[in-house]
Amino acid sequence: MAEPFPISTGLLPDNDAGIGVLAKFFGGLGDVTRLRLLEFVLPAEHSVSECVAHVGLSQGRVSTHLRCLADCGYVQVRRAGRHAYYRVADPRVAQLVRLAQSLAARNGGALATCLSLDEASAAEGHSPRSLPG
Amino acid sequence: MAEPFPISTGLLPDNDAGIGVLAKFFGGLGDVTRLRLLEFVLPAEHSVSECVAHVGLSQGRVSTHLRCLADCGYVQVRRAGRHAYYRVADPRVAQLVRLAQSLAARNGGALATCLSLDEASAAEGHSPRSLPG
DNA sequence: CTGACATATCAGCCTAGCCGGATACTATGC
DNA sequence: GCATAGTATCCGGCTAGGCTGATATGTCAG
Repeated sequence: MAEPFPISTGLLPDNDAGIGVLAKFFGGLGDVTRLRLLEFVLPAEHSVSECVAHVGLSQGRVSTHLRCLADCGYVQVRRAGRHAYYRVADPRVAQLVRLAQSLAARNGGALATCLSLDEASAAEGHSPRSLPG
Repeated sequence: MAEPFPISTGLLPDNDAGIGVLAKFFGGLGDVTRLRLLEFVLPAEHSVSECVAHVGLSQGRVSTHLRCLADCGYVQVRRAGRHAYYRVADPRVAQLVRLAQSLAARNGGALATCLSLDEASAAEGHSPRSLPG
């Protein structure tokens, strides 16, 4: 098909690597623990131990999650002595999350189960989509 | 926990289920194929077969991805005869993606490897992670 | 120097989710 | 009725990434 204009809407980067990076970026928020950590370090910086106490997971796991958030650019780390203090790096992070919530609020129901489709239709039976025979 | 005010910054839903939904929502965009499909059905609706041709994966897989995007609320489906036409449901979806890109652009480098930490630190040795421009 | 503390990384396990390919369902056309 | 096209779902295989617990690195106190 000869397109008169490039198909791209400019929504995504024009190279595969860039799209992969963007996917990783969204994936960074695709985990309940990381969302909780992000919220925790939004209003004020917190040490790793404080984060561990907040989310209730093992220290090693929390450290890895925080590093992931930092690598994604969601949070910054400030090191002082034995401590590492994490905080949200950019106010637009909160904006991003809020925008997502306003979108997610639109349906919500189906989303809760999204990829667990089997149980979804069986358990809840949300009518409009799937009708089991 | 006797907090004078709730710890919450209002960033996240106040219930676990809501946070899980939000995580799923972000996870919906945490996949290269789904990002490509989303861009594809942004300017105009497209049938499943067209989407298959566009991303080059198996028909079954593409159908599942589209359903995931629909369950997340990113796209709508219009059924006509044997065809199913998908399109982006809400202009804010594009806004969300663009906002994410402007954030991801800040670092990008570390993000590319994010959770593949072993190779990352070995290959690059990226010490100056956070340098706001 | 030694022990305690804070954080980061490693090793092993296990589930979620991606994949192609096969199959089932539905609408159209003959 | 039957055949075919378009879509949705199921099945088995595989990898990414979550988890705990153990260990390594680095910092401060005595």
